[in-house]
Amino acid sequence: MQQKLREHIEKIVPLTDDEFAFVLSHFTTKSYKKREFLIREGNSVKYAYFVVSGLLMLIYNNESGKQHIVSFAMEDWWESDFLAYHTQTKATMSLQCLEDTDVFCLSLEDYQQLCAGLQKMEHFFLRKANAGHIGSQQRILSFLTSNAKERYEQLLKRYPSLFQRVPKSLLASYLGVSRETLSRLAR
Amino acid sequence: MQQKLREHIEKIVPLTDDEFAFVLSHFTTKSYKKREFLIREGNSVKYAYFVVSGLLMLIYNNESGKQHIVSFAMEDWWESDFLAYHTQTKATMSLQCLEDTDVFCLSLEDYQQLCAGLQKMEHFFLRKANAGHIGSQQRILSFLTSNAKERYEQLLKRYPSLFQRVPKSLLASYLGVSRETLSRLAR
DNA sequence: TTTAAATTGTGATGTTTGTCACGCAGGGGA
DNA sequence: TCCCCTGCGTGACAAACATCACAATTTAAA
Repeated sequence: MQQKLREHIEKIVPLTDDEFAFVLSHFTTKSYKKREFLIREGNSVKYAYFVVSGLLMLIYNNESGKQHIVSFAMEDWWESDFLAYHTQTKATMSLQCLEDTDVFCLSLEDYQQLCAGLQKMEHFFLRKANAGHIGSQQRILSFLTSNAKERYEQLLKRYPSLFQRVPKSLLASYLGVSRETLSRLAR
Repeated sequence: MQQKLREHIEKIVPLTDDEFAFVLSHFTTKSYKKREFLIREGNSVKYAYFVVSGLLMLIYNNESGKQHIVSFAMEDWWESDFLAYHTQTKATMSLQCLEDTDVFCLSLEDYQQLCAGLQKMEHFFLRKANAGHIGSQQRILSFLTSNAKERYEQLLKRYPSLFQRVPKSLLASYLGVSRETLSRLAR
């Protein structure tokens, strides 16, 4: 499990054993069962999570109780309600397991100490944040340029494993269409 | 003009005069006229831009030549085709002036030297990148949860000045609806 | 000033997508 | 074993939105 985290970080910044020990001392680990919540809307957001194994979904519920999937988080992904995390406000989204999931947990305080204590890690998080920004912008682009069918095909192409692991109704929610429409598209 | 950049950075990290001189030495400045391009699709992306005054739009043109506005960049915003910038690949988007615009230009090399040479600046960019990621995610949420009229009203509320500065047809493109639909919504 | 181009509004019509309703199949718990 | 819940497909209809066409107005250029 530690090895997974180390390899993930070392894709961007190489670490000595001592440095990795320092990094590791800022994390805790936790296991969750399918359907458990890591973050609940309205609660405070203590951690950002690194997914070692399993699958999470980040959910936004609007006033009328309709559920929208903001993102899925698979192995090697970082996830949280980052707005609430960084600003220390109440969560507006929920983070829930779609499968049994193992994560590393990083509190905001530990995140800040890690960045301050080891510039390599600040650099690592900068690279991750840039990648996250670019990825979100690509998703915005797909909403601007593509209809439901095209978005569906792009998702299928990019993350084929999701179609084995996630109910179609949730994929529909991620794509921003009704489950009925998705069902008709997939022909 | 320098003062604008300094104040912008110091909202996040305070700088000594020497530090700011170091920062400044990595930037160049440039002025563009309305309708000029800072980045053209297909060309290399030399710089990320900090907008001192004026207004830019980031545009994606799909295969059939239809123009989609990915974002507007006003005073105090950073903008570029960040994917092409960070990966040193050809631009897939264009960056064009909607008004006469003054910018600071930062090459990738200078960006990296700045981050390596002054941890405060790496921290500054990390904060900016996180904010950018969160902002994009909010925009994704608006596509998932809101119809055209609601997105229009959210934009009006958040950036009222845009409605004086930008043709409605471009706002429509940013919102992902046709200009005719936007025209009918605005009643 | 005159002329051309860009911007905006609006009607008519077609397409896409959402909503409601129903049926069917499969799997896990009592 | 039985049953209920979840997931999935599909028909009928309504709502949202795109597209095409045209006119009026404003802006910018010659």
